[in-house]
Amino acid sequence: MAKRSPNTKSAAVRSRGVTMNDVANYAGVSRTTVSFVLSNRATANISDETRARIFEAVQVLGYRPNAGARALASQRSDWYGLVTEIVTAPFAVNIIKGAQDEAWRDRRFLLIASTEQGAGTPGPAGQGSKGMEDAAIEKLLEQRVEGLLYAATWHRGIDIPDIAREVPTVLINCFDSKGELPSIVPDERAGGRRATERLLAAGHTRIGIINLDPDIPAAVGRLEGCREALAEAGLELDPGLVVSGHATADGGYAAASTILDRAGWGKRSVGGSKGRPTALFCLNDRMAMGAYDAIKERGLTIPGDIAVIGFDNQELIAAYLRPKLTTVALPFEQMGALGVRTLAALTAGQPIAADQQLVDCPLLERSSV
Amino acid sequence: MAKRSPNTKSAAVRSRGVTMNDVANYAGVSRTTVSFVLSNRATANISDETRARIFEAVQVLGYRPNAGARALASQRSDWYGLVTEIVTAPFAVNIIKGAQDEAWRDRRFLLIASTEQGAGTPGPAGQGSKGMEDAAIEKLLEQRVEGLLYAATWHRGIDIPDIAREVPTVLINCFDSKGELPSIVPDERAGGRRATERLLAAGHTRIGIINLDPDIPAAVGRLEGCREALAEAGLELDPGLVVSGHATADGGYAAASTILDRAGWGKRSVGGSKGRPTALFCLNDRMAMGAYDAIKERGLTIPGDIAVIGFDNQELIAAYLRPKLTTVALPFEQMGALGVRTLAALTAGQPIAADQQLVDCPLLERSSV
DNA sequence: ACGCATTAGTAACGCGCGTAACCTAACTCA
DNA sequence: TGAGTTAGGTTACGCGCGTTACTAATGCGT
Repeated sequence: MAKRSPNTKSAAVRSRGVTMNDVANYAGVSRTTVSFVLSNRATANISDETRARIFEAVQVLGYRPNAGARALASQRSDWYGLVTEIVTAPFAVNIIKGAQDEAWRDRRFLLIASTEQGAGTPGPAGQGSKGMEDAAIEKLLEQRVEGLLYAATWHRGIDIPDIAREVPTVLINCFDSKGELPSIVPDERAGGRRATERLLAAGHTRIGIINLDPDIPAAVGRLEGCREALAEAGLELDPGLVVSGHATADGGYAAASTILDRAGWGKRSVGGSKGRPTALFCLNDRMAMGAYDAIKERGLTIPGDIAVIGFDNQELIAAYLRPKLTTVALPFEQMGALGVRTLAALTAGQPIAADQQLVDCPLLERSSV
Repeated sequence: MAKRSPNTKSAAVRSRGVTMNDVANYAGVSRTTVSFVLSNRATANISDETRARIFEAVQVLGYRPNAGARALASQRSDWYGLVTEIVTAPFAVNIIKGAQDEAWRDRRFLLIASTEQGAGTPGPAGQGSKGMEDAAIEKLLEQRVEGLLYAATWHRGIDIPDIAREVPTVLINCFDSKGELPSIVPDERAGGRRATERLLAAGHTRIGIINLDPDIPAAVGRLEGCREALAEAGLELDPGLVVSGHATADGGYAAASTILDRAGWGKRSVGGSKGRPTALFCLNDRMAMGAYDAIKERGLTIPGDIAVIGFDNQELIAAYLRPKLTTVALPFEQMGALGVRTLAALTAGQPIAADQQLVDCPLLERSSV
């Protein structure tokens, strides 16, 4: 690469590295004037003619501002950092999309760093993957991001490294175990209620539930919502119809089999108060995938004999199952966007709506109910 | 926010914004010395004692280098830009992971920008999504990235915007329609061959093929590889066993149904030279998902009656189908890593291996063959 | 004719850092 | 003894830009 001679006055088109000075020379004004024009400064009196000359120079020379220099001089960066484990678990990747779009709209830029352990450098003291996370955040802070977004793949409590607290931070799809940082999470309860209401509206009164690990926030919330909806319809959750399983297709298959094979149910019984359930609420789509197999194997049809409703809207599954799965969507994109808005408020010193903001989970009607 | 008074000599711990100068003052040396020590400059003679004092100051004050200032002064940035549409299509997201890890190992940082159109700003002239892509690249160049990676969700030819050519650029999972830029793509042909060889090794000689849109590079390559493998076994591709379909589960279901219901095949016929195929090579996993349904509906078992092999290794599908799907994996992570290595060579002015580098697609044995 | 505002700019400084050039005291060695 | 070398630093400059002073020319009311 040719070494650039400093102090070169020739305003020639040095295709790489056109600076504001070059623009100023070309337009025959001072660099200050260029700066004023380009940053659209209202209080500076610059004639329209000069302004036009400058824009032309920018165009001709192909000037592109240097973001780093700008940040250095202005002490502001217009960048947010997004740190996440999502990259390995693509399923929540829409958080990134939502955040990017929202940031973009605000003329800001998102620096993304992933926290998972590759075979990367072990770091100065050979730390584990926790050290990797710290390192990622450190890198982001070195870029002088104005705030941090922390996104998780699944809704849970998180221990945020202390360095993240040096700068405004918002958690997305997770919450601070210490309860100090603002967070954005899905409204699991409302989602569970919505799914149940949908089944009730279709006339189902005996609803089997394929539950997740009962301890995680998603399970707690969704089940709670389900119970509420049933209660409003004057029904109660029959514990015999709730089966917990591994959060996989196999787990769903096993759980659905258990429910369907429960003794004492006639093959074609319609949901009386004691019959076989006529609908299955699977607390995630993967388990619904397994449940489909269990149902089909028994010669039953969906939704004719048994309606199925899922949760998560894992597109790759829900939209491709046959019949397509009706499910409640996790609002990843909205959470990402809200995260950015919240962060923007925070960095601007404005108050935020609440410490924990819930985002609605919409129902996606497809063909399984 | 309190305005920082300039020229403050007090080396007090201003928790935010500790500079190299503060470190120098605390350690009682000049800033230059600090710089030399921190950048590990070999030619500078600094005593171990001074060195230790400086490290201690760094520790105590919590100094964190300012990446922007560093880039400004050194005229190098250690950042690569990754522009991609992947964010909406999570399925290829491992490209990002592979690239991040590799960059990290090289002590470099990846700035990621997505090109897809959100409801974001329409831009100065209200362009479409092509303008959005340009804008993303522009943003990256403003950060003075040293090189650009361009990643696609599916293997195809791409028209790269001209601004991307201002800086070394490598394409991942796609190639330059104009044939000018280096690219990294999966070796579809070898993958197709490998899948076919696996089926042949299991004794299958009549193999049904569920094809993609026959024009895309993936279909062309995979089919070519299949043909090669058959030829080596002294077999020929029976055109009657190849059905193209929509690249969805429904498409796979329809195509598989067509093949299985072809007249003249006994229900249990084993693969003679004219019998029903005993194996199905689905050119992607989504179609395999549909094929499963078609097979099961006909009372046939997998892999007992019909073996199925897929392509893509779309985890969410392949690992959760029942039985789990044996498939050929697209080497996203490796492509990402190789992309970074190639870019590193390019920016260092070193020659690169080839204009188009093929990455092997490994076979993942699960339970469907 | 003079003071005063307004218009249209410019000079100069500093952001945090890398780096070439320079400096000084102590140590060698003929 | 004095010239050269080395160890251990420091001074000074500039990267590209935002921003605060300042200036110089013009218009305008009295």
